[in-house]
Amino acid sequence: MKKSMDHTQLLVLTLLAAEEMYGYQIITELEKRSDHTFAMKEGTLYPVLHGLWKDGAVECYEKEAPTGRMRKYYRLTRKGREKLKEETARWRSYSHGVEAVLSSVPALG
Amino acid sequence: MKKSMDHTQLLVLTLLAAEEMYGYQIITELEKRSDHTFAMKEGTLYPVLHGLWKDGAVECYEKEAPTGRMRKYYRLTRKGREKLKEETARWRSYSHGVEAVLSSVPALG
DNA sequence: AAATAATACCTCGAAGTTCTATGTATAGTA
DNA sequence: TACTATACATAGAACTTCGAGGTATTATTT
Repeated sequence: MKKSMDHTQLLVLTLLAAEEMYGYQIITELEKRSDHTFAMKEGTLYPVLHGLWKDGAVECYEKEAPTGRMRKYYRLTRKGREKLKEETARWRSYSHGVEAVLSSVPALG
Repeated sequence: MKKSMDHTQLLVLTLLAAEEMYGYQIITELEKRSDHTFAMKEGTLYPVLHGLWKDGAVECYEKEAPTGRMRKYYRLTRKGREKLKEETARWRSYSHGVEAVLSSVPALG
């Protein structure tokens, strides 16, 4: 049993695998793509993003939005892509484990 | 984003839905039925079990094992069965959310 | 017979996560 | 003008899980 699922990292890395994004966008995209299952808080995302940057999993640059506001875009590095593979495997394993336990109890249909 | 997955509760409740069990047995059964994905620690299980008991989700009684040792058996209550339904739904929702995000990125195959 | 492993219960403190609350600031809308 | 949305950030609280340790009995191995 891992100390935590830490699937926040998985979700963020997954989004960034498709295209570079800025923090606020990650939150809104995540809500959209998860069928409104996830409402990640800013207090959760930003520290995670900074942690991924420290680990070298993402790189960051600032760009001015068409609106005139500054945004910090994050882009996956090679290391980040490796981390994504690992995290995906970890999710598959965990999910499979839970499903195995659930299906081992016939009473639940 | 819920504060934690807390799927430990789901797993324990699921096992107890099939038959009453004692703590040590829950740990070994969990490892078996999850294809060795989960190795729940005693420091995790016992507090969770006591919490479920406090919440009225399980009841507990002592019985002597054929070996002569005492065991504390836990059994689901009606409240526990309701909690199990809720936790199962929460897992389905969470799992579905993650899969939706993963499958929204074609690059991952 | 003695040592070790397995069974069976338990608790405490550390580590890790996520949230709540709060802060700053700009742009758009009612 | 006030409110909402956008966009960044951090600090502290709450919660989960683990690691490490403790106690004790039974079974197995040396």
